[in-house]
Amino acid sequence: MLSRLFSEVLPDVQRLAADWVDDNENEDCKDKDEEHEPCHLGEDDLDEPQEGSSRAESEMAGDDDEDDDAEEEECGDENSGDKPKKRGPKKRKMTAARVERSKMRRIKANARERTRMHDLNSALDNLRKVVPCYSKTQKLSKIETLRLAKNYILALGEILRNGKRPDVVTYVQMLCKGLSQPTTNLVAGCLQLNTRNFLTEQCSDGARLHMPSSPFSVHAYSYRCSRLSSPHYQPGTGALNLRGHSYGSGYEAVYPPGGTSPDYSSPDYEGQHSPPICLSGRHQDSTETDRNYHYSMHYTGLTTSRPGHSLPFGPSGGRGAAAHSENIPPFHDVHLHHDRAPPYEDLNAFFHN
DNA sequence: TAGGCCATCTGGTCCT
DNA sequence: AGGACCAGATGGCCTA
Repeated sequence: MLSRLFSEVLPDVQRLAADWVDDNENEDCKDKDEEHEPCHLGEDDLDEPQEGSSRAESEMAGDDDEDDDAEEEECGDENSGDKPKKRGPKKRKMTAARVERSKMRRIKANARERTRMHDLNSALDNLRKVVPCYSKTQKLSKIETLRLAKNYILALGEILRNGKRPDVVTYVQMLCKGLSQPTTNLVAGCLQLNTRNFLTEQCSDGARLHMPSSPFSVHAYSYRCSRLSSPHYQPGTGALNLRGHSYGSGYEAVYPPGGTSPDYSSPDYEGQHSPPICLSGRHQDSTETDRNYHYSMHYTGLTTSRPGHSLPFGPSGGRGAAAHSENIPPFHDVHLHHDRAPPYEDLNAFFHN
């Protein structure tokens, strides 16, 4: 399996990862530059806004030959007055025809820009579908999609480089680095499901489920990136309170076995914390009922669509799955991508074999 | 009401 | 010249 994986995806992933690493290496510099150069407008631009606009007008009306002669005459005798000679493109008089043409050009440019942005958004949608945790109903924001995609590529590259699967803790850490709190929880929740599927498979063989001893200890994926900086963390409860809402078995219990809070003094938690980005409502639904429904539905897709993968536990003890299983197409909502064609399947198989 | 996210418009710049 | 790309401005929508 590993050799097949290597032969199929190694070239692409290495190339992508290399590009991303390059970008990553330049990221700090770019950020610093942006900090010191927040605006592209120079002082000249601010002082003489007409300079640029007249230039634009000139450009936009460049095909207007009929007015050119008049323009030349209009600006021809520049030394006659006391006023200092003006530099730069000569301002042209905007005739009605020119204004009309300018409007038409602007309309066309707007249409092109719209199309361009739509293409960009559709590419982002495609990207959303190939990063971990795709949801039709709870779309990741653009920036989160890009961050997650970057982390995903880096993680895959790391897997290929090492030739072995990382533990879930490491994997989640890689994926969630720099992500906002809701995205982090979404990804972590998906991975938790994946891990549970793995555990369930073992249980189906008659083995007794004993998560703490599992190589993918569900409780133990204590990623450092955001949870620790989260104001929603409730020390001592062993639960992560998202937006003031303590999620059920589906998205809680991300702390070590026993429900104890993590050791903040541990060097493990000195890594990067995700920025204190406010929680976006678009990642969760507006009401608690809706939230429960959606998270149940996520489990539903995962639990009911794969015979033999039914989970003995889940949100609301599987009640949601029972409630929605008939109506929810498999994997149509949030899911990991192990249901797709290889190489995703193979990559995901790292966590199942 | 503030803040986040988004779509759209707009003008500037660069490239072909 | 025209198109692509970019970034700023603006307003709408949604949520806490």
